[in-house]
Amino acid sequence: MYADIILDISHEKLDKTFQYRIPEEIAQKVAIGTMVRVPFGRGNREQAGYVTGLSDTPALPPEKIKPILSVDDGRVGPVSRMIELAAWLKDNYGSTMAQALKTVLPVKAKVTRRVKRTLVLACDRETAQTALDTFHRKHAVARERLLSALLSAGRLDCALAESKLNIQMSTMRDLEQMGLVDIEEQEAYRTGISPYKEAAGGRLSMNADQQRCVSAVLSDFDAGRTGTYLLYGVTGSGKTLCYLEMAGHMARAGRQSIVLIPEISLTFQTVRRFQEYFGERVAILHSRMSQGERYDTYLRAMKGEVDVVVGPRSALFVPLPKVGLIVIDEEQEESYASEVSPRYHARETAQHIADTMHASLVLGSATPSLTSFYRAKTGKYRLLTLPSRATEQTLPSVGVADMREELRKGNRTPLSLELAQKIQDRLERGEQTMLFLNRRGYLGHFACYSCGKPVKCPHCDVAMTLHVQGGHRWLSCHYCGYTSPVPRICPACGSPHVGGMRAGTENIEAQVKRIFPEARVLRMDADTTSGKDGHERILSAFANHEADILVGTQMIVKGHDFPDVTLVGIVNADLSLFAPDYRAPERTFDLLVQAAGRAGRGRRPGEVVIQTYSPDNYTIKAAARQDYEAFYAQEIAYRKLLGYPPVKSMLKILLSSCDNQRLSACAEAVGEAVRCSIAGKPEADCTGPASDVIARIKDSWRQVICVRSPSRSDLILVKDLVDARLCGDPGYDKIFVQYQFDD
DNA sequence: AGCACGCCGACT
DNA sequence: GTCGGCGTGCTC
Repeated sequence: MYADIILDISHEKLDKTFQYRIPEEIAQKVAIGTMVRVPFGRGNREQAGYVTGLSDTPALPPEKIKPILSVDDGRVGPVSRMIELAAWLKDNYGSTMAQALKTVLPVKAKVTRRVKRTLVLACDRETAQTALDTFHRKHAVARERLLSALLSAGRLDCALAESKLNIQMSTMRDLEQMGLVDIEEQEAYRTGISPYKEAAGGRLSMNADQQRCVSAVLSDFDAGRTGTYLLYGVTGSGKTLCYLEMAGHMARAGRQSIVLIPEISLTFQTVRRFQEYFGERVAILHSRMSQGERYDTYLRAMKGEVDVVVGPRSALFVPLPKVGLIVIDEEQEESYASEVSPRYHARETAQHIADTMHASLVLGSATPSLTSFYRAKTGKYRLLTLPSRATEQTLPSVGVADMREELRKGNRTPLSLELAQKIQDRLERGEQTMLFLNRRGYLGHFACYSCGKPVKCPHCDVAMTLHVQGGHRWLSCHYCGYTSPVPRICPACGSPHVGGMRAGTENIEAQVKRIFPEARVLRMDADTTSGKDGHERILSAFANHEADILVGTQMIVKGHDFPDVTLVGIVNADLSLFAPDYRAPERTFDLLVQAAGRAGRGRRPGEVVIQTYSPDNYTIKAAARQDYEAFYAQEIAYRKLLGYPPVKSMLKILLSSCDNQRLSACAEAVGEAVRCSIAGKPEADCTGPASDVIARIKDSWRQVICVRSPSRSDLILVKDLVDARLCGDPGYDKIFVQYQFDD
């Protein structure tokens, strides 16, 4: 048997695995994650490492493979846990072990040297003096220089000797070999994590609802029962306070907490509250952190200096010794799903960690994902509700503007008369307006201007997308590959006003400026925020009232409070509602509620106008009433009917290649293999291969195969089967595969 | 990272 | 011949 081992050295060039032979007598103790000692390099230096994989075939000439020396079978440390977690990610989401390890151990990159070495004399002065004379006679100037410096100073920093005395590391090793000096090694941690001020600690004052929810979780935990809880609470009901109290309780019990938040830069308020409560025992993780800072956080966590970690989904991989609680705030957020391989979901990964660590998992949201609410309803999660607002803030009033009506009235601007009138009011009163345009779903969106309906695939019931290539135009479904010619008239109402919807933020900005020449307009989208802190610049300019109207994509609706905003306009809700994805209504509902939440954060009540061509759609209607449960009831019925998650699990197999012909052949073969494997299961089905929504990215063609089954483990089997199929065939070597699981 | 090896130049 | 200084390349 052989083991793949990653060495416990921080350097890019060693950031890969090495194969070692497992001696029979320790084979029992070797598993993925085990810490071992191995000989490494020419001198067979003894080096610590971790087992990341096992195999029974040598990957290179067996005579080059050295044996493992011994197993460190002490208690399982946090790093072992992380390597086991990497293996879990690999098995459950489909990726290489290397990718999984990179996800879990991002510190294995360039890190400044952390070993401090000091030279000390290892012999008496006479021996040293004799040696010095010999060196002088033999004209060994480097050795002479080093030894005489050491004789006068007593001890010498190696780094100093290297730079000031111009002595090579090999010269020092030579003297060590001769028994003249000793080299003492010592870990040198970077200090200087600036501690936040004193921890406030102590008791928090909670209202009755908050107390009920917190004690439900904590009394279970204290009784040795851990579980998963959905904390369903309207905006402003004080979920963060609950998290603080729970994490505080865990800290007192000697357990650590992980708190995931969607976009750290935009939820500064949350971070601040944790810092105020936990002082320097909270670690904050964010995407703009340097390698060094990240590394320090990991070290602090491993040494038990941290009670709470706050950060994005990657905070799950901080090697805490004894996790007791994981919180996922705004659990419906898309940023909890990784978009690169392994495409893990923070919710499931947190569940796995919680299960293995005997920790509790708390999911918080005002508009839970359909998956989580479904699980709460079916008893898999325990539902905890915060029904009322902790602060006195009135809900904004929401109006729906029927854009079909506007067209009939001859209004061809993107703003309805109602919205335009309200903007005019705000301008006169010196208040601010946000115009929100969801550009996601813009690409290829094709619909009727009269009735608002997109053309849907007759097989999958998702909107078909418009493709334009070489003067040809056609509609296509990217789930099943069904194509149809572009209709001249709307198949639903017969109107000739059908076409691709064209509306970008730039266009809206121009139109708004034309309608309100006196208004100061700011635009925020991917183009205007390209700079280092483009986000912050625009948002703070708007917060400082340097503009009257802010036009932007979804990045303006998350987080940030603007007290002077009393009007929010959603320019075209249909763009996301009819995006070519079965989750489009769910996302739209969430976005509309969040966007509405931006209005009236101050004392003045807010107003919201949702513009749509489909005012009768249940998503729009429920969003206008801010009625989550009504939306849930409708949407889950629809998912049940069509067998979409969370009722069934779904696996998307994404194949890509520069060679389109080979790709097609491969996709057909994979589709065939998948269909074969699910043949005996009537509950399971497979669609595709079909072109992805974006059929080609950077000259790489993309095809998708969708598999659905009530059993998640069956889908993992399908994944393994496809992996085996692709890996064995040399004809498929230029084909890349990615897996994406939707619960 | 850590270490060995090989090459060139300087000096004995 | 011997040693120092420096660049290169490999580690299962």
